[in-house]
Amino acid sequence: MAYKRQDDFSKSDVEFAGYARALSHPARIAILRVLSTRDSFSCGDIVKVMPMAQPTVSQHLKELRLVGLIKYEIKPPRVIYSLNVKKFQRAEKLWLKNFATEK
Amino acid sequence: MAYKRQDDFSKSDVEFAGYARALSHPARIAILRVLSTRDSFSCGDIVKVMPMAQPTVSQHLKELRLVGLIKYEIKPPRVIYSLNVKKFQRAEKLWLKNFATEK
DNA sequence: GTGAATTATTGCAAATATACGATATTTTCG
DNA sequence: CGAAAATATCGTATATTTGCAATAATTCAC
Repeated sequence: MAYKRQDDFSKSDVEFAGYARALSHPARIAILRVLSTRDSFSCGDIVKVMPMAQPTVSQHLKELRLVGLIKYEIKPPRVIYSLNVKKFQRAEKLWLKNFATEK
Repeated sequence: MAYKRQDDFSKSDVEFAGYARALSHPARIAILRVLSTRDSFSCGDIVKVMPMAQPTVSQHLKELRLVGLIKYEIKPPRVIYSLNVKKFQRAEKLWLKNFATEK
């Protein structure tokens, strides 16, 4: 009986929780910040600057992909990653809708 | 060998990931939104509107407390919870520092 | 084709997170 | 004091996350 009962919550809350989850690991924050500095990075470029093995980085990239926060383009033999700004705006919008601190 | 290697990342990334983690469950989003509607809620008030058992709600409140997103005040026999706006602003600040989409 | 380069996937072990019944704790009220 | 009310904690079952070696898959250069 230990399960995330997503059906008990609103779609919007589940969506926002998904973005938050993607951001809940410092490696993924670091990856996103790297991606924010330039338009395109290969997976290998990212591996080079991250303190983790290639499969681990690849896995983190996958999670960011799955929630849509990053896009990718296959340019054999590389895969080029970049931020998906639209999704960042979407996440921001949900944040503001719920918790704007309106300074 | 499966551990979060927080030492490999910057303090600020670990801090932000902590806030994101707290927001990564829809129940906690829902709780925070409830708290945002009024100045004070007892634990029981929150349990009443949440689709989960009292110990589960209490546990989620604890996690929100631990990252500082909510404050509490003991008013026997109740415990009164409220948002900690300062922490929300802090989380927002870290977000903007890293990923402002500056529309 | 063979081998090198790049990335994703698999499989597994360990750590964390989730849910909640049972119980402990604290305080109030009669 | 004894019972009720409110909340937190414990214990436990289950699920999810994390990290990485090993390996698969894809493509290029020769």
